[in-house]
Amino acid sequence: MTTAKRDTYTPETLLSVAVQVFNDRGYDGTSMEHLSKAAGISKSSIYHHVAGKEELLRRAVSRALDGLFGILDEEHARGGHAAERLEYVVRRMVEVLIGDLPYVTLLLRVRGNTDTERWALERRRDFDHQVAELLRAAAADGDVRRDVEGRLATRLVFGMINSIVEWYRPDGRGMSEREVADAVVQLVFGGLRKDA
Amino acid sequence: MTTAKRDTYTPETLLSVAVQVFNDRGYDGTSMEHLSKAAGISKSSIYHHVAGKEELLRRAVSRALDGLFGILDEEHARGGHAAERLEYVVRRMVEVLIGDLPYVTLLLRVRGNTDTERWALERRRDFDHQVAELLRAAAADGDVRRDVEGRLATRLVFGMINSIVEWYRPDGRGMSEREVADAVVQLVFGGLRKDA
DNA sequence: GTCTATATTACGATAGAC
DNA sequence: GTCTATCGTAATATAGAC
Repeated sequence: MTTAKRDTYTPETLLSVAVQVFNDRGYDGTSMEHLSKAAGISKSSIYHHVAGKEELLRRAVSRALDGLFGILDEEHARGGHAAERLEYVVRRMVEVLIGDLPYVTLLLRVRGNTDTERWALERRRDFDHQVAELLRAAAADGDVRRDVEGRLATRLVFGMINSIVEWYRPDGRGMSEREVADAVVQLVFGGLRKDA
Repeated sequence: MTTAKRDTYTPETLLSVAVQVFNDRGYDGTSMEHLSKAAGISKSSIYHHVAGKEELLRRAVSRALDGLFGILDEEHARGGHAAERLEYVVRRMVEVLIGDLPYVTLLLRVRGNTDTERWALERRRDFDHQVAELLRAAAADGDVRRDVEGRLATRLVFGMINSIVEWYRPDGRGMSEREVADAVVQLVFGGLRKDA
């Protein structure tokens, strides 16, 4: 056994506090003073755990990116028909979004004012392109409509999925991850219109 | 006739510069120094035209909100079957988003750190609720699927529409407003799946 | 209307005691 | 690991000349 859980901060526990504040106020709208108040320790104590504000951002977006890229390595995302792989990836994106909600939220709001932010934006683009490639393959198979151009469709679908971070809150009796994922898959593939 | 167009700033022309910078760097990430560099005048000259940074924000989001609420007053949004009114509103939202792109972009990124931001968030919620009501009516008419809960569907559809500000750029030979609106209507109502 | 100069406050980060 | 005190910089905004 390790020693009993301590009352003090680690970079990891401090991160979870910081990410909440970043998401509430925006990264640029958050000062070290805000963070210290939220964490209940002084500003200088924060610097004992992390090098500064930007390191907290880097750790947070790294975690989000690892979650997303992890999807593409999963078995169901790598084998089978493109359309099925696409549906699997869409569903898993919703699950990762919700599972790592605060981290992915922060990632999706990054602007590009610092090196860390520009790096995050670049990796996000990589991920987007890989999913766009899946959609292109599904269209080539004739499994998805071709009257909407591929890049455009990808962007709109990503927009729908990513927007979940703007309202989903894991409030006890709220919606489950599964319910949201089902709804997204229904709407993305079937649309609002009633089935014949 | 009025006097010839002058070379100097008005609150309106200054606003168009400021909004661009706000969207590029984020509102909180933009200093008066950034604005003065972008406008080509000194910081203090900016204060001759507007009371401060927050006034620029207020003017910008007001314009965006006026555009959106204007939709709900249009004839086609007020008469006819709910499903048709809903489709009309969805299409017009895309058009207003693109027509007032920088202003709506800024509105959609507001966090709530100042009174102005909290006021903007409140009005946005009002608008969202009115569109959600339309969707509810269309569902009651049996014109849209009922296996996806109304609030959830509204949020996802808004997410898709609003995400347009993250990538649409009116670059000369890019997509037209009409093409984007068509694609959104196709996906929102019909989904990705190929029609039978 | 625009400028330079400056007041004042807030910020990120460090020094050094305990 | 946490604190108080503080440094140096950058922020919003104002004063007053031209």
